[in-house]
Formats: sequence, C-alpha cells, structure tokens
Amino acid sequence: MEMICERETTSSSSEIPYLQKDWIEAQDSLKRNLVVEDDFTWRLPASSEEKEMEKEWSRLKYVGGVDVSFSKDDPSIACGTLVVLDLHTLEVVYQDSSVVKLHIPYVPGFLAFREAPVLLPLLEKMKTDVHPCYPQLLMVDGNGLLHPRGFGLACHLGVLTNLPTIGIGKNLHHVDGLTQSGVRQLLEAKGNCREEDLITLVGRSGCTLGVAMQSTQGSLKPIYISIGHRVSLATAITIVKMTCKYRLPEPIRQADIRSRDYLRKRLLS
DNA sequence: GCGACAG
DNA sequence: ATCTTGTCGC
Repeated sequence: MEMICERETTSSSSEIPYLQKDWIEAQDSLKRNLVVEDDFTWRLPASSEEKEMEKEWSRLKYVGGVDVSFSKDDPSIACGTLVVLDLHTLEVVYQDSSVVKLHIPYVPGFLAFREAPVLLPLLEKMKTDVHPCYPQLLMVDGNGLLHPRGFGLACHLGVLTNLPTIGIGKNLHHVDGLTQSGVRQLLEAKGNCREEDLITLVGRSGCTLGVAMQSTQGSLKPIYISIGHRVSLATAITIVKMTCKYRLPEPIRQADIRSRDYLRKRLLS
C-alpha cells in the first residue's frame, strides 16, 4: 500500500507551489554571502601612458557571458553557453556549450533554479582545467538585485562561483513598483533621475535596484543593468558601456547567438 | 479579486 | 524562451 500524496490543484499560477517555499529559503540563504560593492583584484584597462607601466595580470581582460536557449520543438531541451571575450578586442577567445534536458519549469522570480544547473558545470569545467581564459567577471542574461527578493540569477551565479557578476535584463521585471511605462516616461522626460543615456531605477521602497540604459542610439528599448555580485553599480555600468557594440553587451550577445546556433546545428531544427 | 511577472 | 518575412535604412 502506498500513500498517495495529494497535489495542490487549486493554484493556476504554479504547478509546484510547495517548492517555492524551499526556493525562497535557498535564495535568502545564499543572499547572506552577497557582496554589492567592488571586490576584485583587477583594475579596468589602462587608457593612457600608464599602460606601459602596468602588469597585464592586474587588468580586467577576460569577460565571460552566459545564456541559455531552448528548442522550439521540445521546450525542455536547453542549450547553455559560456563565452569569454577579450575586453580589449571584444573577440571571443573561449566558447563552450552543453545541451541538457530540463525538468524544472520557468517560474518568474526563480529563473536561477532552472538555468543555473545548466550554466554552473560550464564554469566549473573551465576552472578545474585551470584554463588561462577563465573569466575575471561574468555577465549574465538575467537580473541581479533587480528581483523580487533582491537575488536574481546574476547574484545566484555570482555567489555560487564567487565570481564578480553583472545582471543584464532585456525586459523589465516588474518589481518594487517599477513598470515599463514608468521607465519610458523617465526616459522621455530628460530632466529628473536621468543622466545622459541612463536612468536610475529606484523602487517604491527607496532602494536603487539598477539602471535602464539606452545602450545604442538606434534603440529606444533600454537594457536593464543590475548588480550581481562583487561589483558596484557604477562599475557595472562602466563595464557594460565598454562592451556595447550593439544593444546587448557583446558577451551576452555572443553567448545568445552561439547558444542558438549550437542548438540548431545539433537538432537540425 | 484581478493583473503583472527576468528567461 | 519561442513562433515569424519582409523591409526600411545607414
């Protein structure tokens, strides 16, 4: 005789309500290790004559980017991709992908539990191989502090890998009273919280959660930058600007493109 | 109660 | 995330 566990069937918003409690605990637990200030050994690239005087290893050079794409036929088939770019040339110097079957659904606010298991092995592999291009900083397609509990995918990956990370969102996650229309209004009103091509995202609580940046002249649609781990917002903005040839910073864009190509090649879809 | 909700 | 063609423009 086996016990039949009664499943929750009244909730239409989630198939697995009992797990979310565990997920929230996990996020709160990991968040205790979160660092939201500059905390790294390298410095930004030299811009002038000081170049000759500096040691190469002390400068930020290897910037990683991660993304996950999905099969159009089978949405549970995912391809995680890690790329590393040379910050100076913005060329891809390392690339790795892995196709896996996912069993965890996407639930807003819990993206990390779906995507981190795909991405972490790619980073671990590089680290155990002591690869010379192991990233000094990681850009993540997903938010960091800009999250319902202040601990999005970028923070999650940062804490688990102990890497400095920056969160990049392509759409605004409505959090702490922030809305797309509100952001658009601020973008148009070239006065208040706006400085040049970016506006600070301050939630109802008064916390600064990130910035919306019009990274390219041609695109009205901003990208949303937030702290991941061990990088201040000001530094995050500086680094994102250094890598934006197009709307998305190159590490994210390249991971995105190559992830999709890899899946297409392997599944002929 | 209803709608909103990163990828 | 993914489904989708052409098209306007530098």
